[in-house]
Amino acid sequence: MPRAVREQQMLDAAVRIFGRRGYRAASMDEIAELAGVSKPLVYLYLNSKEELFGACVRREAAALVDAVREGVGAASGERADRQLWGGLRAFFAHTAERPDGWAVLHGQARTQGEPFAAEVAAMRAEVLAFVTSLIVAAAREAHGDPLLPEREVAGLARALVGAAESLADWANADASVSGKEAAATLMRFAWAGLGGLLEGRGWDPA
Amino acid sequence: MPRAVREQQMLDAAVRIFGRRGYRAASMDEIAELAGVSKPLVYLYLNSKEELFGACVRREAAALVDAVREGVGAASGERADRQLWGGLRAFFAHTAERPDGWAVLHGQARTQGEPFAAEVAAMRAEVLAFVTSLIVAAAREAHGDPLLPEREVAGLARALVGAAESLADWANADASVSGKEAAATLMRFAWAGLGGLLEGRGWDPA
Amino acid sequence: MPRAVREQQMLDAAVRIFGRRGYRAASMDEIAELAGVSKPLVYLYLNSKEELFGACVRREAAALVDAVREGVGAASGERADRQLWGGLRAFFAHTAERPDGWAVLHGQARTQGEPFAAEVAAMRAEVLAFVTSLIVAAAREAHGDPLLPEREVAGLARALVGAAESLADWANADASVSGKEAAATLMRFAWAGLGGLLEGRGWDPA
Amino acid sequence: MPRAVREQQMLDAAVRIFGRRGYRAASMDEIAELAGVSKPLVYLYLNSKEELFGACVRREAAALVDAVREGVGAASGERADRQLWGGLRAFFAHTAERPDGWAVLHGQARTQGEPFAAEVAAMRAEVLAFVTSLIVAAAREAHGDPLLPEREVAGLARALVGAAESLADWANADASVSGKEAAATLMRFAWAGLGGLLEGRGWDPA
DNA sequence: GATGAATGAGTTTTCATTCAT
DNA sequence: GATGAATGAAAACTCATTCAT
Repeated sequence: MPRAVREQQMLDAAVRIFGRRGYRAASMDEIAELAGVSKPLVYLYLNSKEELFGACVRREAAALVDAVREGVGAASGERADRQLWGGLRAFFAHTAERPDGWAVLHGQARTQGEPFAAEVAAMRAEVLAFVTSLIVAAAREAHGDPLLPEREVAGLARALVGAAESLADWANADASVSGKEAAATLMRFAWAGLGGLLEGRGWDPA
Repeated sequence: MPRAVREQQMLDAAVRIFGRRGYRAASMDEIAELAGVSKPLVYLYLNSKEELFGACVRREAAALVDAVREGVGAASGERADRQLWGGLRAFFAHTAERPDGWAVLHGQARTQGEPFAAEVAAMRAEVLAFVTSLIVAAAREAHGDPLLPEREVAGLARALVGAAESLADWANADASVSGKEAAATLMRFAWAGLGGLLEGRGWDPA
Repeated sequence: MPRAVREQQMLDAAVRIFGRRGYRAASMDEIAELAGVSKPLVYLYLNSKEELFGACVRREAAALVDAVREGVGAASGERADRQLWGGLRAFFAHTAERPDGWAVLHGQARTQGEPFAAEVAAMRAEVLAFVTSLIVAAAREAHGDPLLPEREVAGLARALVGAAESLADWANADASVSGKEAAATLMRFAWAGLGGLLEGRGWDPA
Repeated sequence: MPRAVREQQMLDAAVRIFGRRGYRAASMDEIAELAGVSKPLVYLYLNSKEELFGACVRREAAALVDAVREGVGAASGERADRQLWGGLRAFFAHTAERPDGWAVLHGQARTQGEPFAAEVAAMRAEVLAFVTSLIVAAAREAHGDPLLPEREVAGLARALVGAAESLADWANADASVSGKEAAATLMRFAWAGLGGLLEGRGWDPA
């Protein structure tokens, strides 16, 4: 069996085990067994547990970013809200379809020290860039001019992405919640909030 | 030295090590050393690594819920937005003050299998209950009548809490972001969003 | 059983295994078993295979140097030839009594890379210093004045020590050769050679 | 490329790796890579690591013995001292020219258990035979009659060879010491010693 | 003649956990 | 109440060796 194929099988197995057991609790023995190969072959192809995990993280991060990019892109040319909606739907669909991959990214990589946390941060930065540009675009479409300071937009994007991540966990854990419903709830809320802020209906602690 | 005090010292040490290394990577040796006691004593008082971790999770969860409850309670009698604001501020202040405890709850316990995930879910449920009741109260104050279906309120609360958690990580990781600023951004956004939804300015995919 | 005693047992076992199998071929399992303890205890006390080997080398080197020093010292006050003879006899007696220790020093440590080779080199330097000073003393006693250039003395000392090491291997391998006989042969030869050189009866390639 | 050539390349690579890393630490992977062939080919030609090492030892031992034989032979017909000098020079020149081969013979094979130690012993026996016969010849030339008992001659030869081996290591390790200088120092010393013994100027413990 | 693909067996090392005192 | 001494079990990783092509 050619190397490239075997490698993907190993990554599949590794994502599943890492996602379910966690990085430290996952054993190379179990991964090799699930992949249907011997341990030395895993080491021959992927060098070490750390590199194997890194390869998983990179693959899953790229897949997720691609999915979101495609979701947004499918509505390119339409208004910002449709593009955001496309991205959200794609995000929830992807995390629902690959729960182990999502667990690796969101549940494991973030907490396993620098090389991996950085990789996840880079992925999140890509998504944040999408969201940020869509917020700015929405503001332009609504008022022709961004009224929100850049720093606040960054915070909003972060909040939106955080909410989405949390809802993805929710939808993955609770079978009665569909990705579509989660996306709709979040979109309605977010769009209302954005609109309100742009029209000056924010809240003031005083 | 009385047992209760020793136990708290052990928990302090354990939270610090668990929070920084992760559950699996943390070693009982290191925890005992940091606590300044011998390993057998840790076992005498806390029985096993699993129980020790459970005790950490329970203590930190209770402390966080207490902090939020107090933050909300300090504005009891005032309007729902002030109470939500009080809870948010307390949440961000607490996570900033006890980053290791927050790492144990948010970064570790959630991904370490049933007994702990359940404990964290219970804690989050308490916080969600607060938030849900405040959203309902806000709706009453605004229209005398909750216009939002229960299911949507649950989703909104979840989104709000998820956003808060994500912003807490952000504020912990990026020193230039204060808890207060994160809280204010989120509050402005959330309140505008809630108000918009209540007034029927939501977004519709069609 | 107190730690210090256990440690010596472990070193005894390790010297035996390292000496017979070689550094790489020796297994920590076998060492622990011969020492009558579990492997983790070996690691608890001696940290790693490398450190364990280092401890063996240091112990055996010190023992050998001490033996030679004592052999030389027992004839202190007497003439240089008696002192050299004392050192040689002690050297052969020691290597015959502790063949595994000698194998560790001469057969293994020298070829196992820097930290160990350096340790053996230091030991040999001590012995070389003895021999060198005895050669110089002999020259003084014979002629009141060292006629041999320093560089040649260094080479002679080296040759003498090398011959002794080789004869020690020989005596260890061939039971019919006693340490005393080896020492006597070498001493007769060396003393005749030294005397000849000092009296100008050396050999010239031309 | 013909088999014989390929085989020599493999042996070249193996001698280099074995000499530098040691028998156990050397890996067949590294040897195959350095030889520029695939591992199965190494096995096809040389069967196993053990046989490969054996082939290295035999080749290097033969080369060394040949070199010494040639060195001695170049002075055949001359007096014994010239022949010994020729052998010594050749020995030091050869070990300096092929340090890895010398390391395999002197540093590794001797300590790797029976098959190899025996091979090295056989090589040394050949060299010892040269030296022994030269000592006897020298005695004849000087007195017409060997005054030294056979057993002592064996010891002397051994000491001489041991000294030479040790000086070869020295010259290999310390660049400021040339093979020629080492050979001269040893030759002067040895010849003076031999002459002294033959003339009854030995040393007596009493 | 030559190799890419693959593995069984063994290595060093770590860790949660328990006694005897 | 507290600890020094000790270990069973398992982890990551390596290596000599073999097939199918």
